[in-house]
Amino acid sequence: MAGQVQRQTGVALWRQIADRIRQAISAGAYDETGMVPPETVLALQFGVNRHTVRSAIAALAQEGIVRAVQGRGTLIERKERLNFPITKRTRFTSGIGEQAREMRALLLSHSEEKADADVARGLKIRPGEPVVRMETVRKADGRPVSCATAWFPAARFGGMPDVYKRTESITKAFAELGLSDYVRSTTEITAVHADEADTAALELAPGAILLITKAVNTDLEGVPVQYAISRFAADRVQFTIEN
Amino acid sequence: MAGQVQRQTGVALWRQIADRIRQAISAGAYDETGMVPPETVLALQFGVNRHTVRSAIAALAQEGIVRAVQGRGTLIERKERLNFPITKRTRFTSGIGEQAREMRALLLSHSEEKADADVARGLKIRPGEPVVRMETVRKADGRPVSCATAWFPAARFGGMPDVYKRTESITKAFAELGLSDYVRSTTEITAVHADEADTAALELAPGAILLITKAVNTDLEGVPVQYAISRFAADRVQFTIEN
DNA sequence: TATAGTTGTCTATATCAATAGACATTTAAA
DNA sequence: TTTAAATGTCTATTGATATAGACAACTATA
Repeated sequence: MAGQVQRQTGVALWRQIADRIRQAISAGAYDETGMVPPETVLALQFGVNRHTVRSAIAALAQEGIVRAVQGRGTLIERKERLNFPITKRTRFTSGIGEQAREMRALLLSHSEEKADADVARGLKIRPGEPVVRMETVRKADGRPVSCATAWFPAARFGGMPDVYKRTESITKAFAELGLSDYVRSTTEITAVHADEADTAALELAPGAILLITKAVNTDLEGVPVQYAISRFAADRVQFTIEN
Repeated sequence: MAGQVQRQTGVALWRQIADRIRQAISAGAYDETGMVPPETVLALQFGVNRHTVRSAIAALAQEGIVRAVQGRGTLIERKERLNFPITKRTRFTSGIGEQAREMRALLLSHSEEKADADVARGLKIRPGEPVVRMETVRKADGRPVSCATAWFPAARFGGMPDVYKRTESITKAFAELGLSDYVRSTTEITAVHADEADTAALELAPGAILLITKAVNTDLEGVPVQYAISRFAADRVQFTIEN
């Protein structure tokens, strides 16, 4: 864990240190002992006061990642990072596969609206044409992984919200609505700081990072069937692109 | 630009606001006027004091993104975000294409070392086998875009650093060393906060976000020829995966 | 049962971050 | 040439962040 922390950046030292420790845990740096190094050691390592390290550890404990035990040390409670393969056949649920015991997809809200310029471009329709919009959250083992906004052409998939709420799967919902197969056409990936709404929806540590994907799925004729903007908790996932 | 700003998160309000304004500029939110809204308007929008907005704008001015002019307003100076297609034929230089006038690739340092477990797995060699390691920075129009650590099997590409320094291109260097073509095998993408070294190398605003790719390139027989970890300034790039 | 090593708590102090208000300075337009 | 609208500068105050040191409390082990 090389590299010191930075001062006067607008990001508090305890948060930088919390981020670094979370990263190190997820990378398996402390697997031998199953414990985070002692506070005094970390303080020396990062070049800060022990109290600052304690603030960082308190934040990680709040997230449920570590548990400090007086007299013993700070135990690692959880260290998962889910992997999402992004391919022509990208599917959320089966993509996670055996990485979690239970996957759930919740429909937060839905509405019918007119496509704005962005959505129209994605779905290759004219701006103003009717689309169905769904806000969803997906969880792995009860832990929120991503929230997404998805748009479908209303003419073809008007029933999507009802079916999705029941099946909790885009793939199954498409199947019931007469689309037996679909493929991922494009995926754009960016990263930003989470805003308040996403922090709440994803149960994130405030100030966390989001990985954002904008994706288009098409039927086998290449006609767009879904445009989606998904926001992933960056410290819980990684993407893999296999070519 | 919905969503309020969060307090007591370890991320200063002025930094959150700076990030949000930078994002909005890059998304073209202020293209009509070419200016950021007045400080008083932003303060109301974000629910903070005008002085806090001023700190955010000062940070953006420091980055060269905006320029405040007394009596007129705050002018947008720059709003680019480079797009990197990630495909079987991902190449850095040609991928940027016409998005920048000038691309440069600088070799910071290089060394010959023994492959650790991570590198060995990527290159499908045994840990301990000799590899050439290169640290590079890539710039578009003089602006740093990414820094990367790349490893090559020493037996086959021992001369890589010299050739790369001269050609400033992995593709050209491979060609000179007898490899006329190669393909991208896998790409992993994650996001973290930048550490001090990367902040310096990429001339980043402190506390900025990095997009990290771990990629393996192979020759046409599928034998790995390069394993690379690249760190991109998240507010200057986006990735596109076309399937 | 000591003892070393660890986390927990307390007090105190200095600096950064944010708010609040007042007023100066500059620009562009009426 | 006013005037409105915008940024620039100053003072003052409050709360969050970080450092410093001392000591208490707990755990595992020699």
